[in-house]
Amino acid sequence: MQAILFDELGLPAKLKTPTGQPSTNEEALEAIADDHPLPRLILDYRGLAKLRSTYTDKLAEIVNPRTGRVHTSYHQGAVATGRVSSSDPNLQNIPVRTEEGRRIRQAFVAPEGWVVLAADYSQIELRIMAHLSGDEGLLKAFQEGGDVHRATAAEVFGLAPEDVSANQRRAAKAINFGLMYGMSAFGLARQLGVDRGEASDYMARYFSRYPGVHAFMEATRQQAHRDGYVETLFGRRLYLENLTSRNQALRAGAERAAVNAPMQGTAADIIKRAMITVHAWLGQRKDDAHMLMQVHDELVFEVRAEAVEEVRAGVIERMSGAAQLSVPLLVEAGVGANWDEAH
DNA sequence: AGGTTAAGCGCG
DNA sequence: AAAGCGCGCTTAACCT
Repeated sequence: MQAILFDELGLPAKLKTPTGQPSTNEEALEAIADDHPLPRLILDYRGLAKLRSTYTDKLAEIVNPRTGRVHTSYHQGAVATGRVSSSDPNLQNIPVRTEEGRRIRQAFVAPEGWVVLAADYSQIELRIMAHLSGDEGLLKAFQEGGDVHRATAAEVFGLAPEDVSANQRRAAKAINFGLMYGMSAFGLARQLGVDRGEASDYMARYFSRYPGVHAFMEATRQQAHRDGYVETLFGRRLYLENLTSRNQALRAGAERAAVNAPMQGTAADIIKRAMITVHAWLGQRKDDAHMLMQVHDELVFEVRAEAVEEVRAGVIERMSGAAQLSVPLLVEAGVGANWDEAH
């Protein structure tokens, strides 16, 4: 494919893979999509081929003949941060972001007389960052209950929340997420398509408005170097080997992992606590609801239709109460005939 | 036949 | 020199 795109058609090879080959990934093809009709066709083909090979064809062929369902395996010890993973098949990466993809999700249906209930934590990692950092501005944003990305944009750009543009909100959202991943100004610039100076300016304004977040991140880095590990709110540790590597890239990567792990790991701890109490509660009831899946910040159930409001309320109460943070743990729950409709 | 690596891409 | 965290699956290429 590289030969056709870059040698025969002479399109510019703008990106390279880690091994030095000309990249044909999504970002690389997007960059040359205006120069020739082929890149767009390849992108469309890839998206559809992925859906078909990984989901449409595969899930249909692994339906268990005895139960008529697909059954995943969950793993408690596979993820560094403490999340559970899912395999054979992985039910934690069922498509949701595109309309074609959501048609896969619509195949996850409840039996006659039952409905699908999907309950997910709203912005759980950002709320945990507010709690762990104690930053006044971020705490206030969540305590007031509004749109946190809009609130961030208002702070960073010096506007009233109602005057924030869609693009400014998008930038603020990228900053909020990027920070939790240890992103640099370089990475933010690439993500937003602005120059490095502008991205640096955004980050500087963010940290001046949320100084507690900055202090928390620095403290996390220092603790990681001092102790060789970081930990979640509940004290589960992640040891990081590469913090002392002579290789600068490995060391920087370990620092980013260290910054992220308290948030991702605490979120994993919280949903595990919720799963324990929800499961125990359902076990005390008549058999009208089953917990089916966990997708990092979401739990999926099948529920007898006549019990759905009671179960929804009970699930929300237990998920929200799974930890006492200095901000509310908001849970959003939807109901439908299939998993897509439940969102 | 079965394993490994690289590239790419689905999700939170 | 690299530049955003955490996974699992498919395909192609290559190896034992």
